Amino acid sequence: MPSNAGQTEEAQQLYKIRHSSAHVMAQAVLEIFPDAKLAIGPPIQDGFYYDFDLPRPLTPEDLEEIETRARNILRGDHHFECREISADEARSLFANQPYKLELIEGILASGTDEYGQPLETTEAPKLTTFRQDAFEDLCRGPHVHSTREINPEAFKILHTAGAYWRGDEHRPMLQRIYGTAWKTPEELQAYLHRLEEAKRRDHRRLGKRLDLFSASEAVGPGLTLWHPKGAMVRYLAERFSLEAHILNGYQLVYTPHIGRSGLWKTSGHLDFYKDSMFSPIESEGEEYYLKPMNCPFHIEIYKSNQRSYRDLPLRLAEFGTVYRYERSGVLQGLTRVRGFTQDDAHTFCRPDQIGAEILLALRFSLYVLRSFGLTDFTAYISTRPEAKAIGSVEDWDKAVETLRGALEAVNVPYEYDIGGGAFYGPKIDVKLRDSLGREWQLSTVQLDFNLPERFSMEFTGSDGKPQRPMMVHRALFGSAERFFAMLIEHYAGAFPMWIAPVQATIIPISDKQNEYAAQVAARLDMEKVRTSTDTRDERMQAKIRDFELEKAPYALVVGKREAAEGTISVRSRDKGDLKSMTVDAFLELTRAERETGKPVKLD
RNA sequence: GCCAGCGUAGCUCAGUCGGCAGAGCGGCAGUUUUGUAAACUGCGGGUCGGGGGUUCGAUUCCCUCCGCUGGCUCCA
Repeated sequence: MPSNAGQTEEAQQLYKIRHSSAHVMAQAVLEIFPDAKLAIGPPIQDGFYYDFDLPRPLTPEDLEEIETRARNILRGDHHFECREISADEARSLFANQPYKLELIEGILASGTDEYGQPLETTEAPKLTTFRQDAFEDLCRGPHVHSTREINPEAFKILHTAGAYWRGDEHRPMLQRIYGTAWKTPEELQAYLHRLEEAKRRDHRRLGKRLDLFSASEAVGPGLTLWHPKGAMVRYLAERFSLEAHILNGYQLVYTPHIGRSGLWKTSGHLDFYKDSMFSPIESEGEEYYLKPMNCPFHIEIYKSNQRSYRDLPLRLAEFGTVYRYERSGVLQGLTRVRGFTQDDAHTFCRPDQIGAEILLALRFSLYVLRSFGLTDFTAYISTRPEAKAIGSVEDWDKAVETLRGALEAVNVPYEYDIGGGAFYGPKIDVKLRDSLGREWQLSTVQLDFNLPERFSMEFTGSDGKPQRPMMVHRALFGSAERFFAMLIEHYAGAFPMWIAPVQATIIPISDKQNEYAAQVAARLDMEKVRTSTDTRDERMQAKIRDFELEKAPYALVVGKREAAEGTISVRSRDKGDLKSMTVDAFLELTRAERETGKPVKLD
């Protein structure tokens, strides 16, 4: 979202550079396509874009020409001149620009800015334009004083994309051109380098190269095949998490993948979520749906017995695989798929327990995530949506306050996402900033005012009267698939030892040491160290190179000397050659690394 | 779903302005018995994403479907 509220002067200047760059790019586009219809062109994180309605699709050659022309414009000393214009003048100035006309009417009528965002002030709307060289655009600013403030060598056109006018899929599809601009060429290079690095770490690329997972056209889009190495990482992560759950007051359950249509009718999914569900399966005149969520099943487990206030809280956990119909164009690697496994849990509790339960969910979540070496979290509290919401404003306010209190207690920085809650209740989302500074949505803790009602859930209170339990949904990894994608990219495929599929590659220098290598492997096997022995007829150098590319934490080289001395030559992925030592010394050296994923009970 | 681009060997990618389909790596076989990031030689390997059309002839041109990529919308 456009925001010129950059706190620092530095951020302000960058904002202006990008905003002005968008104008210059638009000027260049108009030079090539005089009939182009302009939409909007805001600065964004790391750059800017501008949306156009053009007579034909842009080609890569077009982009080169636009970039050349834009740089030429930047080289001139063109001043950005602001002027306020009357409604009539605006209408005539932009008579051939239907999108601008729509923006103008929007500004005049409802007090929105040129991006359709509500204006902060209650003043009478003003129409302003900014002009540089031969290009004048409806714009609130601010801009740089002159194009001289933008270094042409720190400016680059990136790529095109389709974008709906005003983000509305029922309105025209425009061509968006993305660009980026920085203060110095060095900063531009650093940014481009960051993009390269992200590409290098891309989980789809590493997933293939490290043989972790795949998708098959024959199986279907958005459906993941976990290969042995990927499955090992997942198994270790899940085993740790499950054991930690059990140690910390959760009870494990398993539930089916499909359920009768009546269940989804009761839950409300067929009313509110049907667009995201796969078509029903018909059998014996009965309709079944693949589950898009686990909650109704856990509720049915709750309801399978009478519950007393003494039984609560009841915390049911399941790594449940859910299926959601996603439009084909939105699928992406492991981060957006059609079948995924949630590390789901539902807590059913008394109203007086809700604060403690939220806190437990948060503390537990942070404990589990930190065990994976993840540290940089930000939480987002989503509040009552404007449109439709169940429950009174007072209930929501109280609940939001409970969430806030829990976040204060765990000392995680948080922000509010006003109106971002689901219709059934407020939530906390925990996002992680990874080693490249990118945000990943992981944990979510959600209150539910809706389902206990819909399923008529009850417990018997201390007064013997039926009462309604409160319900909390939460997931820590979010989805096993997305979490795995994040781990791959965060660690660039070099997993911490405790979840590395292969912890040590044993490298015999010649086949004369194969037998000794087998002895070393057997010894490590007893200690539950996951090894793989490279007995190929290759030189040691080749085996070391492949070991580095495979990113196992350790290589154990065994040659004539080691076989004679009963040692191994240890090479660390991170620290290089550690010289020879005994297997026992190696086990001692790596003990902490190997035992990171030992579940503990929180106090 | 929409816009744009892409789909050639297991992988990374050349190539064909319509005329017998290529490289490197990997694989296999042999030689080599190796000391911390790629030994040498040889050999296999392809409905050029699927289907249809135009053409004497299509991997190449056209249509259509599938999938992927970047976005938009939507989301764990």
